[in-house]
Formats: sequence, C-alpha cells, structure tokens
Amino acid sequence: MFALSDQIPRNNHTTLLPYLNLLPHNLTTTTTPPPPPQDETSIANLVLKSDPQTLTTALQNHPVQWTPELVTRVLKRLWNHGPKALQFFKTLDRHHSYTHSSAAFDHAVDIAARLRDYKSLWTLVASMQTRRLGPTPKTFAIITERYVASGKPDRAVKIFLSMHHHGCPQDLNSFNTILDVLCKSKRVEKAYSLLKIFRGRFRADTVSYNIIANGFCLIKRTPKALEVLKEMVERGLNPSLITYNILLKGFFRAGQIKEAWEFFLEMKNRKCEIDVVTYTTVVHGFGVVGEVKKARKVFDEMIGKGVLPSVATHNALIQVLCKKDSVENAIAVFEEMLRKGYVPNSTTYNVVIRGLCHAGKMDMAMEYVHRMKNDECEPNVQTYNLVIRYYCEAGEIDKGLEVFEKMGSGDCLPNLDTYNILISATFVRKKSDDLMVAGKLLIEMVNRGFLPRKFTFNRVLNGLLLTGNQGFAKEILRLQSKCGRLPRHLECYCFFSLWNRNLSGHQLVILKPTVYVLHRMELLLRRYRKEETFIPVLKVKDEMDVTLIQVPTYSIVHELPIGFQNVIVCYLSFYGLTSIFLSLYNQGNVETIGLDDAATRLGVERRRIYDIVNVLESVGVLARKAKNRYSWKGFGGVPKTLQQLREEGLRENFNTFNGNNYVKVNNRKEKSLGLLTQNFVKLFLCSNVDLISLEEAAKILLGDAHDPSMMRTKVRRLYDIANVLSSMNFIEKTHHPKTRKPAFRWLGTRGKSDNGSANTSVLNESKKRIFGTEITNTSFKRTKVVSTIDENSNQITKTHLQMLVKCEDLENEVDKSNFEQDLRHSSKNFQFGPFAPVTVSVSKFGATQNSTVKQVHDWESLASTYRPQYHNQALRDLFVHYVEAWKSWCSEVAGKNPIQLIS
DNA sequence: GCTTCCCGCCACACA
DNA sequence: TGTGTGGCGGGAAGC
Repeated sequence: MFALSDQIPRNNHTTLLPYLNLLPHNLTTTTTPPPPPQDETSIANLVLKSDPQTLTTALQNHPVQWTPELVTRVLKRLWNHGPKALQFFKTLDRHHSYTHSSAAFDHAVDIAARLRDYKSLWTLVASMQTRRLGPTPKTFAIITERYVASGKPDRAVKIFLSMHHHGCPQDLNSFNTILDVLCKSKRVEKAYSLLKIFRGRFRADTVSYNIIANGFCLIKRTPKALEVLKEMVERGLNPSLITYNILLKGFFRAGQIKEAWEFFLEMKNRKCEIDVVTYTTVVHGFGVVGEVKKARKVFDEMIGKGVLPSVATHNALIQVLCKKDSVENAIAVFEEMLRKGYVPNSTTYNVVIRGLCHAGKMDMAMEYVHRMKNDECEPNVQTYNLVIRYYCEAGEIDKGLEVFEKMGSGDCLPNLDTYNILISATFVRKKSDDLMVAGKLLIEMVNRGFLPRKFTFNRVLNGLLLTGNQGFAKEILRLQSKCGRLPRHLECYCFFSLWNRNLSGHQLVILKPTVYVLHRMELLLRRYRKEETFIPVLKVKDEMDVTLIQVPTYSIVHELPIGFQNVIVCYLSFYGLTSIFLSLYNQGNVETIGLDDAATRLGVERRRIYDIVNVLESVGVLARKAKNRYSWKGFGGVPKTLQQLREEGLRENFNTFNGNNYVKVNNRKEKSLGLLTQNFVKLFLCSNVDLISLEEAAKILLGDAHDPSMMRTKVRRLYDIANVLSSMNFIEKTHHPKTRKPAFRWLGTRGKSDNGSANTSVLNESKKRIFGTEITNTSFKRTKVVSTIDENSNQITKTHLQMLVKCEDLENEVDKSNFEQDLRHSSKNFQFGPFAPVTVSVSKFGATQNSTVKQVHDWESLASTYRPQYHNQALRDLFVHYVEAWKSWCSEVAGKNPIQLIS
C-alpha cells in the first residue's frame, strides 16, 4: 500500500491502526531505561499464552513497573488479537498499583468497537466518564469511525450529535472529524448534507470544505469537488495549498491526466507556493498512468526549484518504477536515497519488496525483509502479507505458511488480510490437507476477533465437504452459525427448525435479509388465512446493533397444509417479482389491474410495481388507463409493438452502433424507464448483434456523455429492465464467449425453438399462454434454483410452475378435513423448510402433467420438488451435505439449549 | 473488489 | 395542494 499520508489533511483524532504508529525502538541506545523496550513483546507473549484464570496472577507477578506508555504499547502489539487485548486491559484494570490512562482507554474502546462488542465499548466509555478520563473527542472519533466502518453511518452521526450527553461537547474539530469519517468511507453525500445543516452552528472552516472536496475526489467526482471549492470561496473562505493539492490528486485519481497537468501549471502561474506534497502527487500521478519519463522529469525539476523531495516522494517514484519500469531502476533510486542520507520507512521497504516479488525475485525480496530488521525498521504486517501473497501466488503455499508461522511467534500478529490471503491460497491445489489448514485458520481468525465474510465461510465449508472432511465441516458450520454467517437458505432452515421446537417466546438473533424474507412470507400467510386486518405475527425490532425477532406464541406454519410451507419458502426464492406479477394477471380473465392490488398481492411496496408496469407497458403487454389503473393487453400484441419499435429504431439509426443513435435526454419523460426499455429493445431489433452487455448498452444509449456516475445509474436501470425482460423470456442472460462477462441475448424473435420455450411461438401464441412459467435452465436471481432434471426439464418445470401458479386457487380448494388429514398424515416424517429430500420420481410428475388439480393435492411431492435446487451435480451433492451436517449437528445438541444454535 | 439487485428518499407530475 | 409517479443513488448481497 502506498501511503502519501502527508498529502491529505489528516485528522489528528483518527488513529485507526495504532500499530502502524509503532515507532521503531532501538534496542541498544535507549536513553530512558525503565521499562526496557522488549518488555511489551514479552508481556504480549505472556498474555497470548495465559488463559483468563492465570492471567491475573501472571500480570501481578510480572516484574515490571506498569506505566500508561507500556500498557499502550502492549495493546498495540496485541492489536490483531482483539479478545486477548481486551482481556489484558480488563485484567490490568484490577491491578492494585496501576490505573489506566485516557489513551489506554481509547485503545480499549477502539478494540472493542472493532470486535463489534458494543456493550463493552459503552461500558468502557461510562468507566472513562466516572474516572474523569473522558470520553475525549478522540474517543468519539474512534467510536464514530468504527460505527461507520461496520456500515452504520447514521448511528455514527447520532453518536456525534449526542456527544455532549457524555460530557464531551462538540466543537469544530469534532465536527470536521465526523465529516472526515463519513468521507473516507465514501459517504460523501451524507457528509456534505451534514455540513450544509451544521456549517452555521460549528462555523465550518477551510478544513471542513477540504474534507468534503477530498471526499468527492476519493470517489472520482472531481466536478463536484470543484463545486465545493466554488462554494467555499463564495462563503468567504480562502482555499489553501492543501485544497489545491487535494484537487490535483483528485484529477489524477479520476484519470483526468490532462486536467491534472493544466491544474498544476495553473498553480504555478498563480504563484502558489508549491510544496513537496504537490510534487509528490504529480510524480505519483504520472507514474501510475505509465508516464515514467514525465514522473522522473518532475522529480528532477523539483530539486532545481528548491523543493527537496521527501521520503514519500521517493516512495512514489520507487513504486512507479517498480510498476511501470524495472525493479532494478527502482532499487537504484532506493540506494541513491540512502546515499543522500534519507531514512527509508516501512512503506519504502514494502514498495521495494513488492517490486521484487512482482519480478519473481522472491529470495532477494526476503533479503530486504531481513535488511529491514537490521535497519531498525521492523517489517510490519503489510510486509509479511505481501510476501505471503506472492509465495502463494507462485504456488509455494508451504513457504507462505512458514512466513505466517514466523510472524505468529514473533512480534507481528497476522491481521484479517493475512488470513484471507492464506485461506484463498488453500483452494488452489484442491488438496484435503490444504483445506484442513483453511479450516484451522478460519477458527483461529474468529478466535482473534476477526469476522470472516460469508463467502469465505462458504468456500471453506464447500471445500471441506468436497474433500471428504465432513466432521470438520460440521465444526465450521457451527462456527459459521455462531458468527451469524450462515448461507441464507440454511439460516431460514435453522429458524424454522427452532420454531418447530416450540421455542415460543424466545428471542433469536437473525440476519436482516432473513427478516425481509419472513416479512414477505407473513404477508403471504395473511392472505392465505384471509385476514383482513393486520395482526403482526413476527415482532421485529431493529435495535441498535442486532435484529431481534420475537418468536410468536404459536406457529403459523403449523396451520398450513404440509408441503405448503415448503411451497411458500420456495415461492419467495423461486420468482422474481415480474414472474409472480405475470402469473397473477396472465390468467385470461384479467382485464384491469390496480396498482394497489398488485402491490398487496405481491407483498411489496407500490414503488416496485411501477418499474414492472412501465417495462410491460413499453412492450405493449399493459396499457395505462387512468392513474392507478392499467389494462391487461397480453402478449398477443407484442409482435406488433416490436415491429413498430424496429421500424422506429431503423429510422433513428439504431442499426449502427456509432454512438450517435442515443436519444438526447432533456427532461424527465425522456429519461423514463419505459423509453429506456424501448431503446434497449431497439438495440437488439435493429442490429445483428447477438450478445450485448449492459455496460455496452449503457454506453450506446448514453451517447457521448461518459460521466461515470451517469453510467452507473444507467446500468442500474438496465439491470431493472433486463430482469423484467428476462422474466418474460424476451432476453436471456449468458456470458460473452470471450470475455466471460455477463451479457444478454435476445430471444424474442428468434429464440430457441428446440426446447419449446421459443419466443417466436410465444409472440404468436394466444394470450392464454402463461408467461413466467417458461423457465427452463434459467437460474433465478441469486438463489440458483433450477430444475434438477436437465433433460425434459422444460416440460417438467413448466408443469410444476403452472401448478405453483395455481397455488392461489388450490389453497381454496383444500378443504378443512383434507387439510387436517394432511397434517396428521405427515406429522411423523415431517420434513421442514425447503430442504426436504426429493422423493418424487420423474414419472410421477410426468403423469401429473396433463391431469387435474386432484393429483396436485399431493402437497408434499409438489413441495419437495420445489425446494431450491442446484444446477450441477456437485452442487446438488453439496447441498445434501449441508442438510445432513445440520441435521446431525441438531440431533447432537438436541439435549442442550437450542437457542445457542443461532444466537 | 466488482457486479447485481433491492430499497426507499424525495422531487416532479398531474388532477 | 394533495396524491400519484418514478428518477435516482445508496448500499447490501453475491460472487
């Protein structure tokens, strides 16, 4: 990582990574003897070795004079083992002759926040207050920064606004801090609006505006940054050199090299006192885009102008040479820098080491790592990470692990990146042993307070299952559950398992997405029960940090026919909204559609419906009658609409992709989703392109405007449209054969007639045809639910889905007695959730195909066929493993408190 | 770290 | 002026 740290107005309060600030300590020339400097290492190791019971006595007996400085150093050393660090802090808090300083408290607060242990955090804050040690503005800087980092910016703002309740009134500095925290996490708009609201109250200054401008530069929105600059001048605040440097760097970052250079010249013209930061920015900026010569020239020029390059400038040049030139030249600069008497910092070494690694000179790289030690510039975690990464990339995983072992036993603890790098590497060789290592690393990282991503967990779990380590996989699954990182489907499954155990009245901690699914489910259930009034079944409260669900006192699921439960869960995961929409209204007897009705029936907000109807309207499936009302035209008229669009498109030159065929966007109407849909369709209709990616489409439709934010918006809209169109089978999602990038293919007029889902026929057929049921191998949304049966899949899936569509009617046909019989009948071998084993044979369903509702009464079969299913065999097997692992684990812990399973 | 998708704010449109 | 519409961007999930 390249740190141009002196270029950005750094906020004094925010010290996220205290260990980076560790000063190199000199073992031989220490002038202030007690405590001896190696003490923090030995103490840290002592803490790492002791368990909570022995730690107290170990610390009491340790022959050392405890001072706040020593404690701070130990905490820094233990930084990457949060739980141990907190334990150390808490144990020492009870020491008879030592009391913690404010700085030590801040570290503890930081560590607790990083562990997302908010209870400890606020206890520490309260403790600070009672001891009159704070909380200080710095404490709040830490807290807000951590809240923002864990995705809670609103909470952070609230905390800032309530600082004074903790005895720490807000001032301009703390205001700037919160702005900075928001900007650094790319929430610039939020920061900007906060500035607008409070600039009067806190007397926003140049620094405040610099922070916002820098924020916009970080997200490559230089025009907006310039706007901020303008506003700042209008408010009578003078931009400083820092302001100009921010903008200069912003131009380079956004790839506006020409603008950057002009800006730099302008700075010179205006007789700005250009400083070393400016030059460093230019050197780095040119270098990054490969203009090494220019970078060099500027580097040489600055000396002539009397501005001495700093270590950061050298770092920039060295990095650039490593990346775009040769590592030899980079090392030459490095040596020259030493000759001139500069003292390289860890960044300098890391840049050189990365360059060597990149050039495949691993041995030489390691020499530099040793050289760092001798040069009193201890290798830091980044150094180790990059060496490990390159070893792993070169396939030498064992060497990577060796380095990892060394750092673990030494004085630099591995961080989240280290673990991620190593875990990723274990998948390369597909060896059972490697995956065992991955599992162990995963457990270790959790113990050290790092929260692996769901993706990491899933990969390790999959790997272990596929290499036959079922026992270990089970352990990982348990850990995954403990961390709240279960795969979504298992999460639901766990929830229902618990629910099924009559755990009424208990509180479970569940992840938010599940809550959303449950909300929707509740709506469907209410409809099923024909409830007119809203009776909340699931009481959900979104508390500070976790989402709690009150398990209802009765199980609504039990009221449903067996199998229907499964259907419901699948119903939600199977369909995109459009498909449900179409299946509800494409019944042959629907004439008008009320938007409110649609929203209620789909269990979504009105807003979602607008998008669907707009797209449907633009291809002629619907027509707007009045506000709130649409009439159903069906698919009969679609070919005609498409023909019209084609003619229109040819007139507008949509057959040539020269970027001139975009529609000039002036007002709201011309930006509408409907019009965009039509233009998108025209792209396919009027040209021979087979595949088009949404990015390409966006580029063409936008024309000359290549503003990245406009592009993003356009692509997002195209996703919305593409989803609706593919639900109707007008287009299908595939991958570009060469680039493997996602792209869309038009099926509408020349679809695949071999599997029956051809849209040529679709377009010509009567409106009775059920759209949204033509799902063959299309994977749906994120759940990858595909028919298990690949051959004949069309027919079978079609039948199944048609039946599913009719669930609506079927529900009503199941009379009470039937219903109860079902319940009794299957209460024994009751399979819950979407994970019931598939017992239905193909032939059984083949028979159902043309028959009536009666056979569909076999709810269980229907349901089990509809469980989420994976496309390929390996995944399918894996899925069974998941369920097995979960089941055996459940039975294992059946005697214990099942709440522990989740919460 | 990028792609994809969902959500809901808030501004505009329309009666 | 109130209610209906829908552009738009944040940000979470997925990979």
